[in-house]
Amino acid sequence: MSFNLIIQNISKYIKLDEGEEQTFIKHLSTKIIKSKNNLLNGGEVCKYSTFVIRGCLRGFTFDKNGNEHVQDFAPPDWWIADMYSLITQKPGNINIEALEETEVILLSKTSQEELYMQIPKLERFFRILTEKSLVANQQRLMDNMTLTAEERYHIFCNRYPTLIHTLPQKHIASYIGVTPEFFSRMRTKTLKK
Amino acid sequence: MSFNLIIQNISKYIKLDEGEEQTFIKHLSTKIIKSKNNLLNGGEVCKYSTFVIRGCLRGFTFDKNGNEHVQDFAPPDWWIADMYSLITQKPGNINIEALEETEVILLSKTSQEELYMQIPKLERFFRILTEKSLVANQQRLMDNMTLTAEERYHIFCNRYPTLIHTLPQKHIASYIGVTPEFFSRMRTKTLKK
DNA sequence: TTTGGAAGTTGATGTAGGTTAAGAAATTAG
DNA sequence: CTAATTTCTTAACCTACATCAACTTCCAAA
Repeated sequence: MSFNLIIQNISKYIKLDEGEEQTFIKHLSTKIIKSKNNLLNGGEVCKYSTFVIRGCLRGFTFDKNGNEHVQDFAPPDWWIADMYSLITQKPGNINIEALEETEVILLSKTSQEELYMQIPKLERFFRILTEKSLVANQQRLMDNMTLTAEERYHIFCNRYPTLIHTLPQKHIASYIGVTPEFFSRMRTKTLKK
Repeated sequence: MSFNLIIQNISKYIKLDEGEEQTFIKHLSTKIIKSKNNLLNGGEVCKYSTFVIRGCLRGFTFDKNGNEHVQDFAPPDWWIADMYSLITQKPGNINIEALEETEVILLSKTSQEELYMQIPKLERFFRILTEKSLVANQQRLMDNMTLTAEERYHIFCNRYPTLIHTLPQKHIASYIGVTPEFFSRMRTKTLKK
């Protein structure tokens, strides 16, 4: 059944009994996004927490010069959303795009809040998920302020070993915060070692 | 009573009844940190969520050259912790220092987890707090990647109008991610306008 | 199978911000 | 009140990375 992965994901932090699993699953829907299509566009209100079961998504913004900046990647078993927009229900500026054909599970904000009432353990789950996200983000921010692009690339390679080979270089460059040109030069230099 | 501020802070997102308030308060303790003393040192395990009621704290790390980098400021009515260390209960690398004599309320990790069981609403409170923190951090990361130091300073001034005048410049410089020297130059330039 | 557009490479040149150093101003300690 | 220390300023020089441009490689659509 296609909800196996999400149940497994949740069971990392909380245990749902059979009935709770069923209640939870009733709130889910699935969707397939074709390669290069967007699940969310900047300017829209983000209505779903999204969980990837196949493929890969990319969350990014445009700066005032029209350049893209990758906020996060979501391979299978990852959650993604425009958190600002999801929380405030105001228009956000994150675009979420499929890097290949991608299958996701959608949990609407209203469902999520109903579930917090029906199954308080789920509120615990999302609290923990958000805490982990925050820690990772704080670390990334500090890395950006203290490390060189090369060191950041090294960390990226260790953290996402599978993604390195499937992602276009320009997206990795954007994630670590450099231009594709500089990233290319950097790589040829490190490869020589 | 000295717990007024924290009760008020919590009531922004959840409502505690009289009994719950009492239960909550039983888990709290207060502490005064003298100016320039540390509430937490890098290398230690962070055991408390800290809430500031008077004074101001600063969370920062050292990079490999021994330079400090400010992660956050905590004026009155703010929460602060080394989230990585608090969650994992492993040694962290955040230092938390008092910028002036500062009075705080401490909520130990074990108390916090007990309270999640006794008063589930508190788990909601901290979920929401963490979500807000995450959104602010994501925004700051994007700002660092897309804006100039001058633009980031401008944002800082709008977001923390009170802090600008009380904080030493070098700490603001560090927060927005530049050296004190560059920050000084930047300011004299913008003042001329 | 061809072809047109996207992705990656490479080189020349530009710039935001870093580094070092030395003096001036402001705090703090005694 | 003074000395000592920290913070801030200013200036000369330096570097990591950006920008622009031309070229090559790759791949997806017709």
